[in-house]
Amino acid sequence: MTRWEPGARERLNGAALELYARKGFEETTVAEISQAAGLTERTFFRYFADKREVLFAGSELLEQQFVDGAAAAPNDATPIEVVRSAVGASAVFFPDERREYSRLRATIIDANPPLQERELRKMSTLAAALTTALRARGIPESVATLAAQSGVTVFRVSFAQWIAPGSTRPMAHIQRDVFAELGALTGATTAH
Amino acid sequence: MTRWEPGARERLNGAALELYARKGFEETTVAEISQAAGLTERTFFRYFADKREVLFAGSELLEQQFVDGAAAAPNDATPIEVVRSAVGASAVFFPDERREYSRLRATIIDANPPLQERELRKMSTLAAALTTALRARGIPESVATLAAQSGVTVFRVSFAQWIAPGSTRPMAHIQRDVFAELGALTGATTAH
DNA sequence: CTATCTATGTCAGTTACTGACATCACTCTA
DNA sequence: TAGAGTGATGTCAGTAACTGACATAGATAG
Repeated sequence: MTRWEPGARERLNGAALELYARKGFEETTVAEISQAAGLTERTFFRYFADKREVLFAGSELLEQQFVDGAAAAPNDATPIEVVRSAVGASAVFFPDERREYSRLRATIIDANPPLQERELRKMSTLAAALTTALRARGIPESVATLAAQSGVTVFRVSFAQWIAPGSTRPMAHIQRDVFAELGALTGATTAH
Repeated sequence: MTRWEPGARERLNGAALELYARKGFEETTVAEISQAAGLTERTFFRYFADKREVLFAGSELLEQQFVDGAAAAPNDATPIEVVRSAVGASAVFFPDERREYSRLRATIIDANPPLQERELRKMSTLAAALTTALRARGIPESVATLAAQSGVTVFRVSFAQWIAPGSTRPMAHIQRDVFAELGALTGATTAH
């Protein structure tokens, strides 16, 4: 009824998630999402750059958390230690309450290549931000890239385990184990 | 003139590359590409699933090379050794003659987020294939994923160095060095 | 020479996305 | 309290990516 009903963005977000889950991503039209939210197509595109972005809003916060976590590492930290600090900081975004929502979202994304592409891009952006943070500490380009990319990989593997069916362990614990596996991979001796 | 002129796919590929480079990806229309190749829009979409795919055809070959390389590793090879073998096998696809072409292609991709997304997806597919190959050797899921992902990262970092301005070193040499950096990252002691 | 097969063309339609402009509700100020 | 902003939304028209259905031209087989 009223124009001006607050929370337009949230309504669009909710309607999109519900429809993507129920009818599928491709089968859902932006017009449908907008209508379900009591808005027009044009308004949808004012809030979200495209049909995919509605599932990825808020990723800047995760990126900021990564960067802050990297900055929190001591000055004499090795590259991998900085990365560990960055990834570890992100764990606060994944409390147990969020697990179910994350599972639903992941189900939708896993079923749609276009959404996977967007997710990969977000991860790539994350890696780039972390690379920049590492470079600012004087770490050379290729090492910074490798370290940052490895960090994002640990993040992704950990996330996958966190939302795995039946999983109940907290994100921080999982991340610790995955970092250990990474170390073992190249035959590291530093147990930490 | 003649319908039936051979090499339709190649003409479309060439026309697309030329136009993307000259006018930009977004500014180029599929109709323009098709016309430049002496074909129709509909035919373009018969050869390529979408406007981006024209730049990524042939990536299955790279994937196959990775898988074959992994298979070529000795039975008692460690995960990282298998990965090294897989990545190393891909070097044959990047002889010096191909460097200029790769540079041009990379320039186009780097300037267009949609193309970056597609590239990331291809790399992701590559990683998945490598993960499967590792799992087939009895390597557990998370280790396989970490190793494969690390391998793809090494591949990407190496490729970036290979096409860097002024770079003339062969791909195989670069990959060797980048693998060494990866090892140093986590404080490995096994020098190769 | 006809039948068939395959690559291409034609056409109509859907939908994501954009720019330009109108309008509505709310706010501030004289 | 009327009237001038101001910001969020609506309306409308348009472009271009992509798809399905069907027509057609050229090659090939029998």
